[in-house]
Amino acid sequence: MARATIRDVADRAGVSTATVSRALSGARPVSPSVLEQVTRAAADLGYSGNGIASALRRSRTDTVGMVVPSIANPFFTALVESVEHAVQQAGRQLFLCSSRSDPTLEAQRLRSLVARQVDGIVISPVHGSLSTEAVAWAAGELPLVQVDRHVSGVTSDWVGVDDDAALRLVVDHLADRGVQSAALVSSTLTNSSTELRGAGFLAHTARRGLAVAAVLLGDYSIEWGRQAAGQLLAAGSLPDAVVCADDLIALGVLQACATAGVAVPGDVLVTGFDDIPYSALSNPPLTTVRQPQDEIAVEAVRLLTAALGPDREDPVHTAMAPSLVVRASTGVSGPSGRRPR
Amino acid sequence: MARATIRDVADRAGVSTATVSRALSGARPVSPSVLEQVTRAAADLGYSGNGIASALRRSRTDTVGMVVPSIANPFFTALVESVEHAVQQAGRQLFLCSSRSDPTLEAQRLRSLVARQVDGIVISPVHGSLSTEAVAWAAGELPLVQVDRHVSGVTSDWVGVDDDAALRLVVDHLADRGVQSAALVSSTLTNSSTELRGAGFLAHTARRGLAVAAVLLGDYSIEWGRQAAGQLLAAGSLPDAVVCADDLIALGVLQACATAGVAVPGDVLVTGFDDIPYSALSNPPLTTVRQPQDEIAVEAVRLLTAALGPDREDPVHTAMAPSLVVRASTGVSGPSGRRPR
DNA sequence: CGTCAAGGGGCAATCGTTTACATTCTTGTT
DNA sequence: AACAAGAATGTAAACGATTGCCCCTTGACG
Repeated sequence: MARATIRDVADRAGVSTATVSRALSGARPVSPSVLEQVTRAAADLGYSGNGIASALRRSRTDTVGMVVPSIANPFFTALVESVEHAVQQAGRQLFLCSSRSDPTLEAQRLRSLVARQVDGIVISPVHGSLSTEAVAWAAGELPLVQVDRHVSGVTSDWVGVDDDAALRLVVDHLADRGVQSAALVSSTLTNSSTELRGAGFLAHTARRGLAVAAVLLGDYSIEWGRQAAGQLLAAGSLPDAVVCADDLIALGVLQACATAGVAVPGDVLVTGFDDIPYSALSNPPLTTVRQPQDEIAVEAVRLLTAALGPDREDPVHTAMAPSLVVRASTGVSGPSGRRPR
Repeated sequence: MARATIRDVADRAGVSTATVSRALSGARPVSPSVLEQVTRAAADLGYSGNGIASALRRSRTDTVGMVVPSIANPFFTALVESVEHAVQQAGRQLFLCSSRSDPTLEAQRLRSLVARQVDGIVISPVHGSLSTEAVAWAAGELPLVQVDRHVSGVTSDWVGVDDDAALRLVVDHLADRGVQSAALVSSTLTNSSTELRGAGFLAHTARRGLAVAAVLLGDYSIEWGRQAAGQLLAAGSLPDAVVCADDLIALGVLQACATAGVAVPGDVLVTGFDDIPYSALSNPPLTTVRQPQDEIAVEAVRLLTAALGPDREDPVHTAMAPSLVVRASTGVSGPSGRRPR
C-alpha cells in the first residue's frame, strides 16, 4: 500500500487539498469542525506529508548542510554537535558530510548539497587554496558560513577562534615557566588555522626571545604526533617545550615520550590546542587552548539564519577569544633537567 | 539572478527539456552534436540541477538517514564515519541526526527523515522499549536497519556485536588473571546492548565462579565512570576487577583511581568496551573489547541496499564476533595487593 | 520502389504540495 | 431589506525534473 497523500486525506475528510494543507500547516484558519475532520482523516491514514513535494513548491528545505574535514576528530565532533543543536533550535535539520580532508571530495559534497537545495551551508574548508574554487561557487549559490578555518579570497561570513591570541597565551605561558626553546608540531595543510597558528608561534616566540628548535609538519592525528616526537627524540637534543597545533598531535607526542621514558613535564613541556575531552585524561593531563566551540556554532547558525532573511548584510569575520587550560603537561615542576637520558 | 533550470538549458541549446535530461543523465543516447550543445549550455549557465524536483519525480532521494544517540561518543563517531563511507560508495548521501539519548527527540528525527523521503534509515535506538513505537512506525514506512543496539519487538534487520561472546572474553580473561570478584559499571539505559552485556557479565562470572561485588548503573560517560569509581572506593572494599560497559566509563574509572592513588592494575583491574582510539592512550592503557565497527557499517548498508531492491528478504540478525584487546589495565602484574591503601 | 526497424527527439503528463485568485457563505450595517 | 465586508473553502496553476508515448528521419533489405 503506497503512502497516503494529501489527496487521500482530502477525499476522506470530504474537503479540498487546499483545506487540508491549510488545516495541517495552520497557514490560514479553518473552521473547528473541518480541522477535526482533517486531523482525524490524517491520523486514520497515517499521513505524514511529503517533504520533497513541499520543498519543491516552497523552494525551501529547512535543511542546513555542514561539511567538515573529519568526523573522527573530537574537535569537529563537538562543533558538529553544537551546530546540530543550534540548527535544530532554529527549526531546521542538519545534513552532515565529511570531506575526509580531500578537496576533491569536498567539492563533490558541496555540489551535492547545492543540488539537494539545502537552505545554507556551514563549512570548515580543508585547504586554504585548493578549496577556494568550490567554496566560492557554493557561496555564490546560497548562504554559506565558514567555521574554524577559512579559505582565502572568498567573501563570506567566518566564525572561529583568534589563533594569534591563542599562541600568545601558549608562548607566554611557556616563557613564564622558564622555557628557552620550543618546537612546533603542526600540519602540512595550508589552511587559515594552521597558518595562523604557525605564524603566531613564530611571532610570539620571537617576541619572548625563545629559540625555535624545530617546525615539523604532518597531519592532525595521534599517529603524526608519535612520529614527530620520534624525530625530535632521534635528533638527540630535545627542546624545552613542544607546542602542538592540536590535541591529537599532542596526545601522540605524550605517548611517544612515555614510551621513550622522557618525563613530561620533567624533561619537556607539551601543549595542545582544542581542549578535547580526552586531553584531561592523558598521562600527564594536557595543557591546551580551549576554543569556545559552542559559541562559534551558535554564532555561525545565527549568521546563516540572518543571511536567509531578506536583507543581505556584509560578510562578517568573527574571531572568538581563546582561553588557556593549564594542566600537568606544563606543570609546576618545570624543565629541571634540560636533556633527556 | 535565479538559479538556471533545465528549461533555460533547453532554450539555450535549442532542444527540449526531455533531451537535456537525457543528455545530462545519459538515460538514453543522444547524438554527439546535441550532447555537445547541451553540455556547453549547461556549463555556460552554471546549471546544477534541482535534486528536489528530481527526487519528487523519481520518488527516490538517493539519501540515507542515520540516527545515533550521541555524536560525541567516539564509538558512534567511528560508526558514523564507516556508514558514511559505505553509503557514499553506494552512490548515496548520509543524513545524520543525533537523538541525544532522548526517545522523544529520536521519534521526532525519525518523523523528519520519513517526511524528507530518505531512501532508508540506519538507527541505533536509544531505548529498548521507549524507542519501539517510533522505530516500528519508521520500519513500516521504509527500509530500516538497526545497528549496535536494537529495540525489542520490531522485525527489522539488525547488525551488531555479539555481546555475550564479548563478556565471555572479558570474564575469561579476568578469571585467567586470578580475579575472584568483579564489579560491573554500566548504564541504566535499558537497551539491548546494555542488557545483554549485563546478562553476559552475570552469566560468565557465575560460570567462572567469580563473586559479583557490585552492579552500578548510570550513563555512558566519563563523568559517570568517575562517580561510580568514587562509590566503589567509598565502600571501602574494592573488588579485584571493574568491568565497564563502555570505554568512556572505563576512562572515568581509571582517572578516579589515579586521583585516589589506587594502582591499576596493581590494586584493581579495569576493562572497557568499544576500543575507542583514546583507550590506547590512557594511564594505564585500557584492556577493552574491539567491535568490528567497519564491518558492521558495511553490512548495515548492504542490508539497506538489498531492502531497496525489488524482492523483500526476511529480516536478518547479524552478530559480529568481538575481539579482546589486552593492554596494561589488566596487565601482567596482576592484582597483587587486594586492598588499596 | 515499398516496407520496416531503429535511432533520435519532442510533447505532455506526472510526482505531491502550496498558494494566488475566485467563489461561496455568513454576518453586520444602514 | 439590500449590500458590503470578511471569513472559509475551492480551483487550478505553479515548482522543476523525468519518462511513456508518439513522430520523424534514415537506411537496409526484400
